[in-house]
Amino acid sequence: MQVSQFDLSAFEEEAQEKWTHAFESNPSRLEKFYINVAFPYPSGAMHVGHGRTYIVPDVVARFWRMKGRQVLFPMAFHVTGAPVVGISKRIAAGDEKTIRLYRDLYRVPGNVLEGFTEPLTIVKHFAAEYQRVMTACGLSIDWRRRFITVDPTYSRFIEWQWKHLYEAGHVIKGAHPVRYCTVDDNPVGDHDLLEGDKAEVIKFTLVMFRYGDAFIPCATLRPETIHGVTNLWANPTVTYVKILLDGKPWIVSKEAAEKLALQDHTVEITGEIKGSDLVDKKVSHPLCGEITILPAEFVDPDMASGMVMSVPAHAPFDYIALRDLQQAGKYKDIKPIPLIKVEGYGEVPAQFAVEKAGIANQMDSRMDALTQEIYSAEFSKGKLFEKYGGKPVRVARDDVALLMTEKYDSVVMYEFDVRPVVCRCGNKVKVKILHDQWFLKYSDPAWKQQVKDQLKDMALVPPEVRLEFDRTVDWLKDWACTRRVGLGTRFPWDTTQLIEPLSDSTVYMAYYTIAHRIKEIDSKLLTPEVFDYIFLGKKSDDLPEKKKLDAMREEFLYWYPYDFRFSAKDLISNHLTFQIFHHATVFEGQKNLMPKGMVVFGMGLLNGAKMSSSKGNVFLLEDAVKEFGGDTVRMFLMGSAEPWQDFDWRNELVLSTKKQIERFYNTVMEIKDATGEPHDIDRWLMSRLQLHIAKTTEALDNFQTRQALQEAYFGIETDLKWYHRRLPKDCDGSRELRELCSVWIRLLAPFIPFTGEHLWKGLAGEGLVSFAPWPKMDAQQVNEKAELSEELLARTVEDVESIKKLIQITPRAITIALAPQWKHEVFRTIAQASDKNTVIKEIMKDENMRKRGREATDAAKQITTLIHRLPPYVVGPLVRDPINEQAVFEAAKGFLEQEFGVAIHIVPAEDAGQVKALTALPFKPAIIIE
RNA sequence: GCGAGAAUAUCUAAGUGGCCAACAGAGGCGGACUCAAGAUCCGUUCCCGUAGGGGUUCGCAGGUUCGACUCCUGCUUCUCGCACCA
Repeated sequence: MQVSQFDLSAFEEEAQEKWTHAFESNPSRLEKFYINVAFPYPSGAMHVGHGRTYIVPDVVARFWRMKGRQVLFPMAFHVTGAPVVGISKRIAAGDEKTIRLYRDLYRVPGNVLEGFTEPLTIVKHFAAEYQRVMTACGLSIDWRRRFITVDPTYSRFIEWQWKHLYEAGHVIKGAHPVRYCTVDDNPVGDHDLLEGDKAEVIKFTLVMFRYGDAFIPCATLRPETIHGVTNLWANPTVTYVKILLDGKPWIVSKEAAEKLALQDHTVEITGEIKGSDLVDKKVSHPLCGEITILPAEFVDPDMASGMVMSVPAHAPFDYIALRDLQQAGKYKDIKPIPLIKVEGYGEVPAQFAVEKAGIANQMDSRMDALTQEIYSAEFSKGKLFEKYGGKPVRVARDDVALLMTEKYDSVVMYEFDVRPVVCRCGNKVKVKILHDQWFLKYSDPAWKQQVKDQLKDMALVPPEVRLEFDRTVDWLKDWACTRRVGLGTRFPWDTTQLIEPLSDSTVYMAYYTIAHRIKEIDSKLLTPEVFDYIFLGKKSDDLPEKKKLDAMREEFLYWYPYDFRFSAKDLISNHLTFQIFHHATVFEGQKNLMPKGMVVFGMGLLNGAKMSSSKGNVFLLEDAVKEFGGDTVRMFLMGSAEPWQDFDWRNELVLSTKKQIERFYNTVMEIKDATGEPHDIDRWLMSRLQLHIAKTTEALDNFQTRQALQEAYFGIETDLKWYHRRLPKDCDGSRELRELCSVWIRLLAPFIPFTGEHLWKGLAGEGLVSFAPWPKMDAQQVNEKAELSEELLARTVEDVESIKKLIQITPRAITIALAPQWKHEVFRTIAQASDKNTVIKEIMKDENMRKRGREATDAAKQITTLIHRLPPYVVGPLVRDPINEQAVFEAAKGFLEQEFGVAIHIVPAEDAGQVKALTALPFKPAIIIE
């Protein structure tokens, strides 16, 4: 194998071998820097989107390591929760779609796939895959600390954490309505839904109408409209059931009976009654008196109780249904009873709206929108009539609901706002009230305040996310924190339940600090007292393995708190905020152990479309590394956008990134052994290099990987091109270039560490670039004058070229005419003037200036414009310490003649003998092409 | 609907009051090298222009200012989140 050849995969192999244990990090005399990422849930193969999530922190880790910090970058795997349980079931059941995903897209070998009927096998398989691919990407992780969240030791740690949450009063027990599948006998999450994932659980009030000695309940979101009820609707084609609900006789639809049984009621079916038999019967309610049941086939037995109360004055559906009956000559004596006054909707809002829209019948597609419109208008602007209390609707609604619940037998019923809601198993999902449901009381204002205080002290990147965090804290309600299915740690106060997966991954960053050491202790010995000692320093008697515990305590104190946590932005509204809540409790009163900062990422796109495993729109990270190389993948992901912006993966763009790395490699190989004597231009090059060092460092300090690459790669490359152009023909670079290579390799090493290691070996011989010192800007080498001179020269060359292009003649000679001294003085005066309007007058007061008359005023005006156009980094130095333009051009004469292939004359403007020469200005000589 | 962001030339994208016709990269076009291709290098890439200039631009419509890509108001479109799920 030829070492001089650019062969990324060879570099990778070579570096991998040296890195095997290199990034295992232990406490040392150095100052620490601890970063971590939200750990992955390994239920499938990694795609390039995952790649960036872990490569950004790796670049940061490598940067700080080179800056001389003791860096900790650990990784673990989150395997608790329900998804893999579902996946394993589906695979066991032979579900084609799932099997295809795992067999074809993730390319799981057949014999391995067979084992996927066991959930733990899936996550263990992919955790191993993750580690393999992460390593292939060059992630500088301390793998000794790896764990998975069902390790017994980890479970002991979770139990300890929860003990503190519980003792602080943050863990409470309650009842909770959930989506529930009666076939699976389990709550149903979003991803388990076939249909209706947007459906919300709505709390309805059942208005209880008396029918003989039984109740007929009608569900409503608008209990205040009870005063306007003119009738009930029953579906004559439906068979209703008579039930005993908590011992009381009710009449509801069959579906409703099943639903109510799931919502804290005992339900016993005692008989049936046809809908048609209910029609024309009388019912009554204390707030609306006696009314009649009317027939309506639009009544859906699967919606709430299956019976509907009719308020034709305010509900368009009711209004039309009644109108239709009346047009058929029936129930002519029923009149809509308005009860809400709302601006702009006439006396009877439903009638007004229906007639205005010209709606002919119930089937009109605009009915839903119309209903919504009236509902919103009445809620926001409506007021009840004086005889009903005169309150705004938004107040009256709650008042009436409360009154009904307290005095008129109303109960609550939960139902979805959108239907159908269908489980993956095909069954209709219902709402069930779960008891023995435990919550984390994120609603607690005192706890929220602790989090807000902490957020104020945290560094958030990018700063715009701060507002989103603040809003999230305000908005968080109690979080159901126990589950009945899935993998996880048993809930200590009810061991039939598990701790919910988001709730068990909130302080594990502390666990990383001791993860490799705690493996040596039998998990049975890990009582809460042990963790109290390790993390909180609380001493107690009979602690086991005291020596080991002391070492852990020491290591924890060395690393903690973490400096930065990295995660994608979709976790702001849960995980990233939860972890602050939990830290606030577990480490209460220990400000010095609270998280210091967070960096939030954007999302990934593939060829402009969202990456999605289920849609097959993914590019596996491993394939990317194989096809393009680890360094290429890294550099592309870091360079195409800043971490918090969304990025788009396109293979054709990645390919050109690979060429760039190769170009870098070849350039370094060409110039690293140059031995020539330094020229003036070398001073310029080394001066520019200092600027790139400073800017790259600043960018990486701020996590701007793209900006850093711009400086470290393209900035230096562009300078080198100019350098080579400026070099005399017979010269191919000075020995200064070796230093430049050394700096350049190190600046790029965090991004392309494989190529970096290879080149570093060739240059420095010993040691790893991963631990080489980060380049420091050397102020001694900054040469303002050299930079200014080159700027002048480059601008002049540019001007000559643009003139040449326009006039399209073959020049015979080029004259560069330099501005006279007095113009330089004018330049200085104007540049320093505070008032640009009066400065020209000031200048013209001068005796010598006045002598020049018109020429001086014109020059002053042109110079004013010029100063506006020049960047401050030119004007400033020019004022402080002007350059000798004559000398600059004389020194570059050879270069200019070589560039343009003609004789170059450099003369003072006065001596040029040409009108054009008089337009010469400071930093902008007149150019005369002949 | 609610909350948080975003909109710049063919694409990615820098740019928070005058350094801006707008950094950089990619792509396109032209040229050099080459038998040729690739790589590399040079030029060009809003419109006009035989002298370094002028014109029209930064989602749309207004406003503030001597001056706006940059600040304010309204609108449109897109992304993320809206939970018991990782």
